[in-house]
Amino acid sequence: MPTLKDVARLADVSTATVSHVLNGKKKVSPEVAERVLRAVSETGYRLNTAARSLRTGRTGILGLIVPDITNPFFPQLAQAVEARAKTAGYATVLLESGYQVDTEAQGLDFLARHRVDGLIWVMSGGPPRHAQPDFPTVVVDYAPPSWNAVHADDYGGGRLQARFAVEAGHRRVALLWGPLTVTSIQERRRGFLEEAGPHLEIVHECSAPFGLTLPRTTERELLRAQGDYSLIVCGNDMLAVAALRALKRAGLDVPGQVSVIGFDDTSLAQIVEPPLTTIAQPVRRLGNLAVEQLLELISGAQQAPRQQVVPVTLKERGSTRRLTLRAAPTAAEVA
Amino acid sequence: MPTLKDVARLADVSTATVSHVLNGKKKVSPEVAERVLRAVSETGYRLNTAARSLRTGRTGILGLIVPDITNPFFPQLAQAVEARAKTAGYATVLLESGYQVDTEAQGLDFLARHRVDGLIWVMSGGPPRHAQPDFPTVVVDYAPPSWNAVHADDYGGGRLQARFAVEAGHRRVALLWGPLTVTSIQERRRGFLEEAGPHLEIVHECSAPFGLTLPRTTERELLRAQGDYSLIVCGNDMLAVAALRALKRAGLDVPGQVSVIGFDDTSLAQIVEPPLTTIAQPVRRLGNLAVEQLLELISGAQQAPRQQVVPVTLKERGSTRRLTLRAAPTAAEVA
DNA sequence: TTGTAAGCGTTATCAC
DNA sequence: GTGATAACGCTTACAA
Repeated sequence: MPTLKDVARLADVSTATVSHVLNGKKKVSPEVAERVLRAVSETGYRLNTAARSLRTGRTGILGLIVPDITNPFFPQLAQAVEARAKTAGYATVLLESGYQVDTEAQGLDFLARHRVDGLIWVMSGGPPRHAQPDFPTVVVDYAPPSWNAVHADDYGGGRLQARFAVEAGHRRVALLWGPLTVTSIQERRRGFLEEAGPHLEIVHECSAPFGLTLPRTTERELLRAQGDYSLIVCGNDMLAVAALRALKRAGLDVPGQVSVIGFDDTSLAQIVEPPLTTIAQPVRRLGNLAVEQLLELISGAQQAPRQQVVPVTLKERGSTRRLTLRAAPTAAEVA
Repeated sequence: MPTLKDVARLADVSTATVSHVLNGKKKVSPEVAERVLRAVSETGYRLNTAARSLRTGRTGILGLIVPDITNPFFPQLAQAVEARAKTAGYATVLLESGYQVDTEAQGLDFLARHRVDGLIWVMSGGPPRHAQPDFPTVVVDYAPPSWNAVHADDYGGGRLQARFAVEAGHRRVALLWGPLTVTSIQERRRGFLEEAGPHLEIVHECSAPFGLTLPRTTERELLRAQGDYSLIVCGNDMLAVAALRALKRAGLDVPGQVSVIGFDDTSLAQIVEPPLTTIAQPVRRLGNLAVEQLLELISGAQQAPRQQVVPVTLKERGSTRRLTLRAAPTAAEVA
């Protein structure tokens, strides 16, 4: 594979000149530039980024760690991050942690060894066991104290779920969370319980790994309690879909006999039948903000850790029934 | 950030020795090794992969280019590839082309500049405009002549769709493909048409970009032809879901009034209502084979280009109605 | 405007 | 078994 030296030789200039032409940092006579560019294409020269970053100490790469790429929320987040990063000249490298802390640690190591310029990290559980990475890092979906973070208002979203339940006339509910080690789930739960207060009676509560199918026992217990609740509140859309499938398999009508509410407003919400009532996270916005904050961190423009929270909204669709005639609550009312 | 030199100084050995300890390539006295390891953890040393690969010419990285990470098929493929690559000590870098040739070209450039050791490439359209990359490459989902490739039997899958349609008693069908620039779609179509022969009458045929919602005009035309066909054959599951939604919105019963058949057997197939009859691709198998072939290519064990085709199977679910009493066809029958 | 040369952090060759 | 040292391909003072 040809190197700068090969190009330089062919163009009859020094390697420095070739570098100048290619990086446009210094003035070069058009004539020489022309010669260099021809030599570049004749040799099929390609920059060796290893050599460059060894020299410059920068890579032009941002890492992105997400827990699960089969949850449609994360591909969407990844697309937003990637697009925004690209406009700033950064490439993005996507890693999946599988909600496993050791995989996550391996990923961090990988990124550190490769000297990425920054990291956007959707933690799979918190608080972090690791010290802060030694490169600029923005945590998404959770705000560990003294870390830079961008996340949706999970707490507020949980409250929205509860508020909706109350307003729609539900009294007895079942809760189906994801793993409680996941901080956003904790927050959603906390918000829900706080807003629910005495207005809602929790007749069943359980956690399940994120997935489109419930574990056997979770399903069994959820269905056994059926009849006792009129609504299942779910930790995210995947679990809401899983609940929907379980109910359907048991021959129950949604929302006729049981209502279901999710969280995230992923593409799943609109393709299941009935479409999911859910809490919408502004994914694109989260991705953009995360990248922008990371860029500031990288440029050194930002000093103290900053935590940004973006609001969520309720999307009422067909998976929930209103048992009363009251109007739907708005985000503003709950906030 | 500490370097080998820092570690060497602290352990009072040479950098060569530190390298030997860390890479375990040469014998080192346990005593010295111990000292080195302590120094490593005291300094918080982390390998600089740029320096290593500058020296060794290898990166330990495989590139994976997929067209669209919001199509659940590709996250699954990515997981399979990543898992298999990891067992061989390779990390995987995932890139998305968005079905755009220029984005794809940028991705190839990126991977070339980073000197990845190999590439698994799900082409977004074919035949390739580019010459073969100058690193080992396995194409997935399509087999350009003289390239290494692994793909599902799209042609056979198309035939399976047609055979099923015939056996189930459908006579008049509508076809909804993805972009015909996508080679796997071409193959599915070719297989379908060939097997359909005179047995099926195609009353409507259209293409749409992959997505969970049909473009307005596509939807309108598809619905206008409704009544004229009893089955919509789709290029993949996403489009089948889009068709399902369009039919539902028009108040039509699936499969009562119209049947729908997809392709891929992604997670989508099992969560929509009714669940999709579809052609299952063995994703995991594709991923494994692709990595294994790539590894052989990298090790130089493989000579002539090899193209592997893996069989697909029909999954009959609720989205299709049988208008006759004949038995379902099996893969074997069609093959 | 162009060239020279040092140096980034490793690994590998070759002495010792 | 351990240590000097050159070299990988690039960028960047600095010199010309």
